[in-house]
Amino acid sequence: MSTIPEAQTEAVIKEKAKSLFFQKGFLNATTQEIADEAGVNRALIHYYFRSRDQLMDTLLEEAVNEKREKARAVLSSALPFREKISLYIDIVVEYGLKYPFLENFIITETARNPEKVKVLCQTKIKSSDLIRKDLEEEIAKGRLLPITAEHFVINLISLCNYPLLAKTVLQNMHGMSDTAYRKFLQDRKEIIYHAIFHEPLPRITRKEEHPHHPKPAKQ
Amino acid sequence: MSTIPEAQTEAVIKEKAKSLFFQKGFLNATTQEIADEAGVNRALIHYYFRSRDQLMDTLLEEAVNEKREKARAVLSSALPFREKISLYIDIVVEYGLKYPFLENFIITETARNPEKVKVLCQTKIKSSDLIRKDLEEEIAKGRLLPITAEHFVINLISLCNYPLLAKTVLQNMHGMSDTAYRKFLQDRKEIIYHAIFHEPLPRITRKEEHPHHPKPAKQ
DNA sequence: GTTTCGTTTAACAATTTTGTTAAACATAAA
DNA sequence: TTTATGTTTAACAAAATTGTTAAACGAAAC
Repeated sequence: MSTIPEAQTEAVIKEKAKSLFFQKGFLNATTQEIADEAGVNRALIHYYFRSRDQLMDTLLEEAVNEKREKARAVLSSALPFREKISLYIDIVVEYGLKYPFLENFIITETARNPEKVKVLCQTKIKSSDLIRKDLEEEIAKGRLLPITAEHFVINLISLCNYPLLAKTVLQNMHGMSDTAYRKFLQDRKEIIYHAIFHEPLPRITRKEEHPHHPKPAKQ
Repeated sequence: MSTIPEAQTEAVIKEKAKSLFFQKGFLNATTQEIADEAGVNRALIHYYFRSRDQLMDTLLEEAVNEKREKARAVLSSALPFREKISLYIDIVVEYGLKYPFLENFIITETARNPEKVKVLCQTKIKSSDLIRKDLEEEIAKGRLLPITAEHFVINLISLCNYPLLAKTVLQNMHGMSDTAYRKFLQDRKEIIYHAIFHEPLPRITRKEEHPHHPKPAKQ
C-alpha cells in the first residue's frame, strides 16, 4: 500500500519535532530544520500537517494533553494525600528531565496565540479541583497550614517547573554539568516536598517508585 | 544638530521593543513590528543597533542587569533577613507585573544562544551567595529548617516567577480578568513568604512599603 | 542664505522561509 | 506485468524578513 509502512513518517516527524522543541529548546526551528531532524524531505511536513502552524498546534495540544493526563492520573488516585503529592513531584520532575523545554514551548506558543489557550483548557479538569477535598481535610485536621487549593497547586508546579524552564541559566550560573544538573533536580524532589509540607519526605526516597505498570489492585 | 533631539529615537526603540517583548510577550516580533511599535522607519533599527541580533543582545543584557541590580540592592542591604526576603518578593512580583514576559525572554534567548549566558553571568554575584551568611545564621539559631542557599533562592524565585511566566495559561484556566490576575499576584506575596518561612508575613502587609527614594538613614 | 552633519526615509537587494505541484517512486492488487 | 494508490522528492513560486544605500530632511553653525 505505502512506502515503508512501518516507518510511520508522520510519527517520526512529530517525534523529532518534539525532540527539537522540547529537548533541545530550539523554539524557532524552521520547517527545514524539523525535516532535517526527522531525516525527511521538507514537503512531507506539509503533506502530513498542511502547514507549520498546524504542526505546532498538534504538538502543543498533544503536549498539554499528555501533561494533563499525567497530573490527573496521580492526583485523582486513591493514595493518601502526601503520597499523591510526592508521586506528583516525582513524575513532573522526571518528565521535566525528559522534556526540559516543554513548559517553555507551551508558554511561548500560548503567548503567541492566546486564543489557543481556550481550546486547550476548556475541558480541562483543574488540578486544584482534584486535590481540593484532600487539602481541605488536611487543613481541617490541623496537619497543614491554611492555603487555597489554587495557591497550593501553583506553589507546587512553580517549584517543579521553574528550574526546568531556567535550565540553561541555572546550569551556567552554578557551573553545573548535565549530570550535575540531573542530580540537582533529583535533590529538588525532596526540597520541594519539604517546602510544601514543611517536613521531610516520609520514609524512603521514592526515586524508582512511580509505577509504569497498571496497579495490581482492582477488586 | 539632529532631528527632534529630545525624542531620543534610540531610547524609544528600546523602550517599545521592551514593551513588545516583555509586556506583550511577542517573542518572535520582527524588526518591522518593532519599528511599527516605536513609530519609526525600520531602517532606523539598523542605524542604531546594526542588526536585529544586536538589538536583542542589548535588550537581553540590559534586562538581566536590571534584574540583577534589583536583587543585589535588596539582598545585600542591612535589613533583617526576613525583611529582606519579604522586600525581595515584593519587588520581584511588582517587577513581574510590569514585565510579565521578561523571564520568558531571558530563557528563550539563552536557549537560542547558550554561549550568551556565559557573558551575562560571568560577573554575576549569585543571589545565593548574598544571603548565605544570613541563612546559615537563621538555621543555626533554629529559626529555619536546614536548606542550602542555592535551593532556598531557587525556591524563592520559582514561586515568584513561574506564575508570571504562566500568566496566559493561568489567566485562562481560572478565568481571571487582568485585574483579577493582578489581585492574584498581590495575594501571592504573602503566600510565597508563608511557603518559604512556614509562617505568616509579619505585622502589616507591605504593599506600598518598598522605597522609591533613598533611605533617610545615613550616619 | 548656505553649509554641515547627524537623522530619517524610501527603494532596493539578498536571503530565508513557507507553501505548492507535478513527477518519480514503491508497494500491493489485478 | 501492469495498474492503482499512497508516499516521497525536486523544483518552483510567493511571501516575509533582514540588511544596505543613496537621497531627502532638518536643525545648527557659518
